[in-house]
Amino acid sequence: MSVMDTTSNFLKTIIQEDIDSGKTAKVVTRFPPEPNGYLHIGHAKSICVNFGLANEFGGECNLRFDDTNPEKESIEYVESIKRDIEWLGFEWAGEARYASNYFGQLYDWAIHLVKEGKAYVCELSADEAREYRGTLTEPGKNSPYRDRSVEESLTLLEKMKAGEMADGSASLRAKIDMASGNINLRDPVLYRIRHVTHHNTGDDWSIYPSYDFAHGQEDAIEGITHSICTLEFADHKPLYDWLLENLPVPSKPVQYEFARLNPNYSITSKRKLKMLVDEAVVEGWDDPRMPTISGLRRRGYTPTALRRFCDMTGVSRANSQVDLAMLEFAIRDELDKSAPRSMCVLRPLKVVLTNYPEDKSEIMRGPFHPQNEAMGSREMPFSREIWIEQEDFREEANKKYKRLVIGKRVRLRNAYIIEADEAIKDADGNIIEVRARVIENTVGNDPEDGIRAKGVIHWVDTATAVACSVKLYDRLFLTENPGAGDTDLMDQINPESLVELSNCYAEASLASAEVGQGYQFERQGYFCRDEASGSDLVFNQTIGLRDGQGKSFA
RNA sequence: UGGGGUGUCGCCAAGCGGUAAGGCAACGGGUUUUGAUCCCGUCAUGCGGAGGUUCGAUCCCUCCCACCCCAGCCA
Repeated sequence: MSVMDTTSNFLKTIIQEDIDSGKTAKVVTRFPPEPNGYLHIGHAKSICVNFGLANEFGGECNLRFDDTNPEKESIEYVESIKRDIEWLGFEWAGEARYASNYFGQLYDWAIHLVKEGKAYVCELSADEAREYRGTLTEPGKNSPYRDRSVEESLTLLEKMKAGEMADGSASLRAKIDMASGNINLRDPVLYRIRHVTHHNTGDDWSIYPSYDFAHGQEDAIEGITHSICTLEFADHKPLYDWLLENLPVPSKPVQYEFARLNPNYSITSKRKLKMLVDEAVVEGWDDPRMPTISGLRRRGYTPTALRRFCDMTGVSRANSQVDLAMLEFAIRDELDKSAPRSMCVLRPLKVVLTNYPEDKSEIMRGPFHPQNEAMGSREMPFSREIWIEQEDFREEANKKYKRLVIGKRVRLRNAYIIEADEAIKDADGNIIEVRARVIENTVGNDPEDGIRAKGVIHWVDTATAVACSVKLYDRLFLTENPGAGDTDLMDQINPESLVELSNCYAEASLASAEVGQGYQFERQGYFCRDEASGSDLVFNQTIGLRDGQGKSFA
């Protein structure tokens, strides 16, 4: 099945119109992350939108690091971002770009604005500037430095650049309109002084451009035709346009905004995600419970499923909260088709088949996929003692329970039908073993006596099973919109988001399970080998199988 | 009380004046050696509300309501 989105959206409509009218010869978009954290599912959406649009319309998409704030940025993040984009399956045009590569050009343009009388060096402190800015309902007032001479601003700007002025002692501001209803137009800061080492330019600069002064100009330098960002930047568009109109830029990109992706029961704030990492609530940025791309990867999500999910959720300008069930559908749907089947007992209960000779063993054969013969089959040794799931046995039960019950029959997946005779208990009354009998000639056949099995359960031969650990995951947060209002995120952590089972038994073929491959443990779900566990056999649960309503029995 | 946005099924989302796509979820039923998959079926006389224009309005106009974003020398 194709992962292409067949539904229309407003961005596609705009681009198609621009192509039809001849306004756009070749679509050029860009994905502009700030390297101050790991990418999360919301970024995956933006990546799919930007690269997807470029691909669909035969254009290209640049990767550009918006590294204008050295205090929060690092090379570690740059590398993780590149890795995640490549893993998602997208290829950026040429080399990765950096806002910091344009610092020289940006500075020249700053001088241009000053010379044109459209920018000035302001020496108001941050606090004073806030007072002068006014409020949402009241206009601001002009800075006392607003009308200083071009020469004076030029001299000060050079001093700022030369590192001769202290952090916060001055800033370069655009001269627009302190009374504008749009606060972004009240003489926005273009450059601020920061004596900080930059991950890319080292100590070359002691002033750094603001987002507003950098972004549109970078787009123009790169010939971006459609600059796509999220809704909160809509207020910045008039400033984006003002700068492009007042600077001798090589092209005129246009900004479009769309609503960011917000899955429920999740957070997509780099700040909050970093807090979970710093507070050790999770193992790290790639903890399988994290909505980060690296976490989802370790959890067993695939690039295809993530892209499918992004396409399914559409692109619009309406704030929304997407049901995580859609993400779960995307990965289940893919894994159902691609994952080889296998059996693994999570909470083992021994079953002794009393009528099966102790020295006998057979090789059972099971398909890797019930609907796809081309995937082949695997062998499963079978002998007198096997492990089954504790929850698959009851001494007695109602008709809804389609598993092993004393006096009743159940089918062992890909093997015999067995009938339970007796439960062996320890001194505390816990069932520690079940005695059962194999029904003759039932491998691949129904019983000759016509008494059919109630259901099918999975099993593993005790002699050849491989011990392993399995990590079961549930949503990290208990609430649908974690941290909403003024609630504390930390109070909403799901204490059962991770359940680690260390006494599991997998069928022998799973001993060589490979990282990156999704497996179905029949009747349980999809699992993948944990990439962070080295040679130990540890499986992460990607997602459980869908529960039919019949699964609820009392 | 300023500026910018958005409101179509429980959750997403098409629709651009001609009589409400699709997906997820849910609910029935069938197949099944995974209570999985798969298959069939059900699920908005209604498009935030009220007026208006029109032969005809989710689409145009007016007013109202609700929600989101903006007062970092963050992005």
